[in-house]
Amino acid sequence: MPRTNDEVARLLDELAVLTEIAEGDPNAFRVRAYQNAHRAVLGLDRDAGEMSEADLARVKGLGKSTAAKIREYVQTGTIAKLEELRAAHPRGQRDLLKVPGLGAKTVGLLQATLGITDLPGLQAAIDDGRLAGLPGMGAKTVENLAAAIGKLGLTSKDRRVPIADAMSVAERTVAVLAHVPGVVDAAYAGSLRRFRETIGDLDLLVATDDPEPVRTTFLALDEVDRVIGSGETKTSVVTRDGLQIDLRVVPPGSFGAAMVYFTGSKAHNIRLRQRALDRGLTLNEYALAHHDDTAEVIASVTEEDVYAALGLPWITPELREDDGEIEAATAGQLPDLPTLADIRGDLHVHTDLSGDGHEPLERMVAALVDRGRDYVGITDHAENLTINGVSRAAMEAQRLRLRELEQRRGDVRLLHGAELNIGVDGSLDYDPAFLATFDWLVASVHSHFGRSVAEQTARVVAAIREPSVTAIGHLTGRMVGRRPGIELDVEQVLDAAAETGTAIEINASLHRLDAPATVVREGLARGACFVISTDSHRIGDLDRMRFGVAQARRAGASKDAIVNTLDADRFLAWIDAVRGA
DNA sequence: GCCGTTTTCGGCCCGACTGTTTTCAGTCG
Repeated sequence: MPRTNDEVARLLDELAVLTEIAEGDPNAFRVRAYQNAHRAVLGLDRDAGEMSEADLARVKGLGKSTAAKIREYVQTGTIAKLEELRAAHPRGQRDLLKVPGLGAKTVGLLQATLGITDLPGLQAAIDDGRLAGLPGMGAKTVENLAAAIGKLGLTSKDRRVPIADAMSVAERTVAVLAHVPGVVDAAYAGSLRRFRETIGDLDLLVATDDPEPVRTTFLALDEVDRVIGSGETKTSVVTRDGLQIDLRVVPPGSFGAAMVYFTGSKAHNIRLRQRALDRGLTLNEYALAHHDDTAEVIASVTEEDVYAALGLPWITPELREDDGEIEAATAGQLPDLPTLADIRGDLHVHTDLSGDGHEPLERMVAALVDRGRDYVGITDHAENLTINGVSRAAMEAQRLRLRELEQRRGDVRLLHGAELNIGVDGSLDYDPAFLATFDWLVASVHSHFGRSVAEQTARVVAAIREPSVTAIGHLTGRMVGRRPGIELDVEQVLDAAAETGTAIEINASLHRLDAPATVVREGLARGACFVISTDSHRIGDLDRMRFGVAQARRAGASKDAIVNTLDADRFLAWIDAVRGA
């Protein structure tokens, strides 16, 4: 992603926020135009700084006015309109907008009536009673605002939690709600279902004709810290961990329309609703219906029904970002995405031979076969990872056990592999001759995360170019929401991988999801191939393969770019081709 | 501010909940 695009996108976002304050309306057309322009720039595959005004204006979502602003920024380093808005609306007003319950209208009212333009000013007005004197400001509203300010940073509008944290809460809560009497269906939706890396709030959906027991059960959950609001069909709470959960209850006949609606994204939904209007229909969370007095329902029960009635194939949630998926669906060009059932092998698995593994080889293999794997790569840490790695002699002994086990079982191909450690200088464990005796080798970065782009790129490319290495594990080393990855020249790394045929891992751990979807997408464009792996250290980890599949789907990877969708014979032939190359 | 295989002007997605209103505005998703 060109640096200019990030900067321009940030400025367009600021323009949207400041315009929202200036116009006093988050739905003002100009605000939405800037938001669309923001997304359009983030979606560019070229450097906006190198594009002419005319080229920019031709991009969908950018027009004459925004194109001129982008050129103005590139040439002068500033945008007059933005400076004007910054002068009229101090920094503190943007903080006010982040307070839950405070919107653009009220922020404008505060400035116009009391001259308040920041959080300390608002707090003072609450404390001395001036706020309560404003029209529309009853005791309850003031009380809610005071509480919201106290919790700011814990539950503010821009706080996001890593997907791993949200997923566990979501799956637990959905399981509880699914067992409430009368519940026909229960699921999570929103950005979690779209498989975004971080989640703003959790959207849960329940189908039932009897909403009250669902609400009662939900509000009684142990995690619930406080209730934001609760009506007949919609209840919002905040958990002790500060995660907001929105629960919606709909009649079973509306579940499909509701899932479309609450899965989003907002931009995807707007496109669908525009598409509905073009067809004389209207789409809401209850149904796709005729846009007339009859309001006759066209589709509502399943998502497939709704998409079909809009002339589209069902679009997988991971792609619903209005990032070209609707155009691709219209043209019948959606990628042939992998599903969990397509996964034939797991090629990154540890046993108790690794210091951090927990299961003996035999039990791990049995669990893998239970999960339908036809081939498996056993990849314990090699010797250079000093804490957990194992010696050459131990590797050779494991290989004998592996061959014997494969013979004895006869129902799975066992590849003897290792997870090599990519040293700070790009060096690998053992020696090239010994490396060549392995069936499969994953090479990964485990240390020295703070080096320069040039150093990191060189060490990873060196590993890619080692002929015996078949895959690069968790490419960036990032931990979602906790640790940034190493800085890489991604294009250079992906080009090297495409050239040598070395697969890039899609690590299925929700904490990693590495390579990131944006990198996978870039790799697909550059002809690289990928392997979805669980990096399991215990049997339970094997079940996260589905998350790796979701990550691949989010990147828009078709099955033929994922090498472990190949059957065993083709997969082994693929390894030979890569190592011969 | 953007957009147009009916449009270059006149549109622009839809509904729930709260708190304050006697019929609705603001916020949120």
